Amino acid sequence: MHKRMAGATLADVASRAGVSLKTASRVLNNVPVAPETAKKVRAAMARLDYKPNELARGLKGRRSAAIGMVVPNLADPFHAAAMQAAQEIAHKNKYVVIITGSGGDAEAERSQLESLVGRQVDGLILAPSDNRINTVECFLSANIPVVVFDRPVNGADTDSILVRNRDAVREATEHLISHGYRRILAIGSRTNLYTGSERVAGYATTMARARLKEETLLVDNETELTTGWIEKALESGPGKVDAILTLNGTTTMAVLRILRQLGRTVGPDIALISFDDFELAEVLTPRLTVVRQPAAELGRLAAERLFARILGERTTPCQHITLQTTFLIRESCGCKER
Amino acid sequence: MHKRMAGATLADVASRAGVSLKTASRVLNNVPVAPETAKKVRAAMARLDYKPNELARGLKGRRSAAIGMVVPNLADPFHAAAMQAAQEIAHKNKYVVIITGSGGDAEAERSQLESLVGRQVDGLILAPSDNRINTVECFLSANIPVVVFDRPVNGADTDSILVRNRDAVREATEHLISHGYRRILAIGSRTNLYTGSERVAGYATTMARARLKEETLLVDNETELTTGWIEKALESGPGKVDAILTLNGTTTMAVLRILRQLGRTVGPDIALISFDDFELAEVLTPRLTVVRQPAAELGRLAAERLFARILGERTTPCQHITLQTTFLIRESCGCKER
DNA sequence: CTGAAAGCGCTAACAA
DNA sequence: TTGTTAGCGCTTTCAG
Repeated sequence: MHKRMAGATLADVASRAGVSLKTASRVLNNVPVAPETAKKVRAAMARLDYKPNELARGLKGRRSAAIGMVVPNLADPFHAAAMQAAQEIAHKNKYVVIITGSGGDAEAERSQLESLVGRQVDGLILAPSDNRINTVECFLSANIPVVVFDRPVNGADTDSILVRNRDAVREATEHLISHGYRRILAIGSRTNLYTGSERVAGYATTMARARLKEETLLVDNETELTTGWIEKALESGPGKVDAILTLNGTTTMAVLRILRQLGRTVGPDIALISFDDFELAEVLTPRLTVVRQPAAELGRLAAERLFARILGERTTPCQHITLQTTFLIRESCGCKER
Repeated sequence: MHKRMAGATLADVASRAGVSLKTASRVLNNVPVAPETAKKVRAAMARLDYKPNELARGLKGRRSAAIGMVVPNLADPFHAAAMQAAQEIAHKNKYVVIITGSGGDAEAERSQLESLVGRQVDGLILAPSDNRINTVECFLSANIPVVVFDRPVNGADTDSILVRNRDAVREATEHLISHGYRRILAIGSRTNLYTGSERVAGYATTMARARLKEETLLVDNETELTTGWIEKALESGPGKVDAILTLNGTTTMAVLRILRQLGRTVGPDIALISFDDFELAEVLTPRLTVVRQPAAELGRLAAERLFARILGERTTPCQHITLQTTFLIRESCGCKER
């Protein structure tokens, strides 16, 4: 492999400034030093275009000034927003973020986490694909702080930042019921272990309390949401389905597309509420009523919590923060245009 | 700061296996070794739950098995898709990716790039916020491979993966003209230096060739796209504006929202073509005609190019790949529903 | 307040 | 094939 150009080292700086290595190191780390000396050292650094080698620093100091962030899919707007927010906090703390997308695969996730431990990351923000503890075990046993968001990890005592999935869906379901809809179909994916089951639970209990029959269409993978399936679900049983509650953004997309293919019109024809908001949601006709998750807020809080731990607070009991969602009533639920 | 649990080192493994450090190192690096010895070493590794310290490896080998990726905004769907794709390639090569969002700020970008050099990244994928060469100088002078995508860096000889912005906009403009529209307003942001100017150029030359008056509304920042501005632009001059061409995704969002506020209906009232596609674009009424960029493909190719360089091919002349966009004719341009 | 020396965990010359 | 000996660039005892 090609040999990389050398780049000045701290030793170069020291000799250039006529001081010892240690003194140069002090200056680099803002440790008190005679002002005169400091100036000389800084001058030398500038002249040599010195850039500290973070790898070497980390090796000795057993810290890498990097955190890991693992999410199922970088391209998903929810995770992307969380990443952007977390990254900003990290940057403020002079940390970088190593990001990996697990693709929702528990095995991939595990191997990525191990690789991050090997890179000596100082902390981890994780949106778990797998809710079993053994995925984060390598972090816990290495005593590296972990904050999970979106979903918890069973039995792992880590900080967590979640949203009130169940309450949010309850509210949406009640809203639909209050409009007089009786056959309300919930569509989602069961692969999202925790979030999926919480949302389904919110729907189911609300329907039960209203003595309405619960009808759910849960798929393992969004690609299973085909026109045929949806059509069959809509046509089935006595009477017709009044309303649909989609349990996550991807499902909303799929349902919207399929409904259009089927020639059904959201609004007059069938009501719809989506878990997850989109930028275009209020440009659709009718404007989409949604449950909005505070994605950026989740990322921000997760990062803040993590840095609180990294920067000293190692032993405090774990915090479990649950954020409110926002129920944005627009039109697709049956409410009329303002 | 809390002292982290030790974690087995290669030396531990070696003594546990009764071999020398170097032999253990050989096994770790898959260098030929007596099968018998290898087995013992591997057993020791497993027993001690050994995880190589990548920092130490990198320090010696002047490679970090990490690449940097810098984009303006992680939350932007275009960049998010590129990241996801690039990350997959990196992962295949057993590399991790350190991601930073520059926020479109040239100064932030510069400091982030320097920090990446200090972390000894083995390569960089960059969607430049700043088209001046000095942003990537620190990489070039350190002889670290760089691939830019979406926008080039002036005067820097790096591999680049771009799209045919100009041709794409020309095609869209011609399409609008062929529908008989005469007053076609182009809206975009001038801050996206290269992409912005290419797209405007594609529009302008096409309009000129058709002997039509070019009208552009270019803002520095999307927040400037207020209802008032758009309204004024639409009302101005003799006759009315027939069609709008939005020059990037953010602008499309803003324009769509504003149009709705103004009570104007895309389609019958005014035609619209968007540069950049959205998932919901074909659920809108009318379905949005768009220029789609191959975002994931850009990320994938950028990463592949980068690894080609990292893994040996250091001196080949730079490649400049330009990808085609896809013109998706739906309805908002005036074409009628199938 | 400063300097010399000893590593961090690993790889890479060289020997053996 | 294997082991020995140096470092990579930095931080950090421990003296001066």
